[in-house]
Amino acid sequence: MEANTQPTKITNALERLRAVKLRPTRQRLALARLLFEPGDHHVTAESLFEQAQAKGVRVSLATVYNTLHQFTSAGLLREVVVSSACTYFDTNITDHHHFYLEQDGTLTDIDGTNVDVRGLPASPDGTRVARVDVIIRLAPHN
Amino acid sequence: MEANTQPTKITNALERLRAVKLRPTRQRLALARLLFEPGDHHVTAESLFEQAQAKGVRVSLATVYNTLHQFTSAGLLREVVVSSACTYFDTNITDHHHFYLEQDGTLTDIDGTNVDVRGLPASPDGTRVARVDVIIRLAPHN
DNA sequence: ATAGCTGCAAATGCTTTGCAAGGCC
DNA sequence: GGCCTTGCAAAGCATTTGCAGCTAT
Repeated sequence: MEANTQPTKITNALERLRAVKLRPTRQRLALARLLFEPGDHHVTAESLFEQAQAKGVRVSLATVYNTLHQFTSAGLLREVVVSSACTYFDTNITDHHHFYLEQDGTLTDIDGTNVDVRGLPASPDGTRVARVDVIIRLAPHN
Repeated sequence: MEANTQPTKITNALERLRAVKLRPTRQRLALARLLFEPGDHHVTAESLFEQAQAKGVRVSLATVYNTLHQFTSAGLLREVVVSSACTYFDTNITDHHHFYLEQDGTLTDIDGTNVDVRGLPASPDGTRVARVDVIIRLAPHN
């Protein structure tokens, strides 16, 4: 889950925001801390909103949505599409895949360095591969 | 609500419905024809509804939604989750993957027989792999 | 000062549901 | 006839947006 070849790992929420030129407002800073300080994890707008409330951070749900998308556009987060029910965001932006336990909507990262997808045809004309998503959908054992 | 594993390919809409014990109503038959007669393709509730209207089939959007889900539960269709914007259904229920052109929301099948995903870790305890979805997200150019 | 943010509430868009009327066996 | 289906409209949900007021620089 950790790459030792990272040039400048930015752990500080403030620096992250500056690095992507987003004004470090109180709300963004608080959300950035909730997102990036605990290490890799997955959130939904709702779950992050609840986390914020639990920590006494005053922020509206609309701002959480907007912030998640701004962070995603800025490359700080990655959107994971696994369910039409709601949108997940992943603080792990390295090349990796996911286990998805449909039962309870739980996501688990699968490091991408050892995963190899073979036998794919070439991309259609006029297109290039933007990303390869592998989702292992899990069900309870037998 | 149990998937049927059909040994012989059923092309007739009526037989398909009977095979999965869904009462062959006018609406279901019409939708089944639109879905299964043209060969493998992808639809959304909206697109199928429009197709039905274009062919003069009287059916409500609610029934299209319900029917798509009934067909999916019955194993006649497969749901493809690629975008949180809307739900796609695939008439190809064999093992395969997808190209997804985000630009215009177009899905293209990738036959699964030649595709091999290697290096995946074992499923977490208490779970089994229900399905492996590979989605190649395409962007324009190159 | 001012461009950019935030909060609220209303709006949106896809999807589901309740219930009365209609259709299949 | 009885039960399953359908249609419509209303409800539901996650998400987005308009806009007045606030804030970082």
